[in-house]
Amino acid sequence: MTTTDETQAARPAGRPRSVRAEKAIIEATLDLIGESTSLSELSIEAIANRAGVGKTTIYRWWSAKEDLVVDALATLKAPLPPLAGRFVREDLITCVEVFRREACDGRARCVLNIAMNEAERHPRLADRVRQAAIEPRRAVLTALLERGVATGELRADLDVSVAIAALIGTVVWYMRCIEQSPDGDVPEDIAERIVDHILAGLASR
Amino acid sequence: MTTTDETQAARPAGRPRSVRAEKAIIEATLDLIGESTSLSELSIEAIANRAGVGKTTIYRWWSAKEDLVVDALATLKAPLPPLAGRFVREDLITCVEVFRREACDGRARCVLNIAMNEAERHPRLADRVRQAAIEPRRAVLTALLERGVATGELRADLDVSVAIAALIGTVVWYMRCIEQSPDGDVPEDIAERIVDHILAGLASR
DNA sequence: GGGTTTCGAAACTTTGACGTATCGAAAACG
DNA sequence: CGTTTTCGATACGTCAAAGTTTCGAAACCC
Repeated sequence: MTTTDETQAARPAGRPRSVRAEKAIIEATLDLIGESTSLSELSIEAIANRAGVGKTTIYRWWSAKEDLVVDALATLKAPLPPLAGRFVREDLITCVEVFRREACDGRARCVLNIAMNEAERHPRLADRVRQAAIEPRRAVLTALLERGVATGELRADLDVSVAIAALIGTVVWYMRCIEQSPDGDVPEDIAERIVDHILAGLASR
Repeated sequence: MTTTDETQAARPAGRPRSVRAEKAIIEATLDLIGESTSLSELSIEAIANRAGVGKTTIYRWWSAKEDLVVDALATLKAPLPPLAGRFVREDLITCVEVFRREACDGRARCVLNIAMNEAERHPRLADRVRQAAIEPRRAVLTALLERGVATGELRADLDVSVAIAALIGTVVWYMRCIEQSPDGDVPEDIAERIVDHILAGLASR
């Protein structure tokens, strides 16, 4: 952060910080978070080993484990793609498809796991994750749903909170169940099917 | 188990096993599981302390931590209440209300957390939890949904897997989001509202 | 080449939980 | 009362990981 973007200003003399090592550390941290369920079972030595780096190098730049995790997660904030569909339904399918892909990727999933499981253990960390990764998406979904209400595509008495929970919760739960059952194959068009079930409802017309 | 239900048969002489201690150990185990995210951070010493019990007493009766966890979780398998509603909608509300209540209780939530998070780390344990707590409910929900299809209350082309994910996932996700937002109050009739949104769908008719 | 800083590797101390052993007290029996 | 077994408490050695320190090599500047 201080070494890369400066071409001439105040190089402090001495061997510069290794960008390769820093990247490797962040990558290893993300990998290992994705493979674990809590931060307590994430060991600095494991990170150092996977990154091919001395422990010293990690402790030199991050005083606490939590700081390292914060920096690592900060590189993950993948925003939702632009939603420029003609109908709300198309944009919802786009979103659900993103959620589906992320539910498969342990690395992306860990963002949520941390924000939810370690909420009261690391409030600072959870807050930061929430504001960086959760809130923007909630805002996008809220705007999208309200657009649908405005155009008449969605029912006028829509409960936005319930609707968001239905969209995200359904795909998350579906993927969770699938990945544990022995015959775990996901239909290709699962995002579309989920959205259509949520939009049209389970009841007969 | 051997001491309580026998009035006269083969008391082995000596001080009998303390029922109070066993119950306290199980209770403390459940409490601590509910407060933790993985089994590895569940320490025997913490259980002994919370239960007001010597470590010896735990090691005497459970050789491995996993055995203790299995016994503790075995006391939690609360089955779904009987579903005798006139309409499928009523029974769905009953189920969702159960899920909602359990989503508030860390102790009940830990059953799912273990089954999901520690699936490949403790396959034996995860299987046991799944067959004791997850599968029966899935079967009940499947039967309920198929009943709805048969009566015409639900659409004929219902995707049961998606429907189950929508019912459970929505309430789980909703409660998760609520409990983390600062103004976390749940509407009294949330189960009914969720079921009605899921049944009728988000789209306008 | 000299000065400075970081690098990776290894040794070290500390911490916390594990699992075992020991001890006196307590609770049942005859 | 004596025997037997469990109780809770405590102490012990083991072990894994934390976090610190040391060391020689490497990478930059002048």
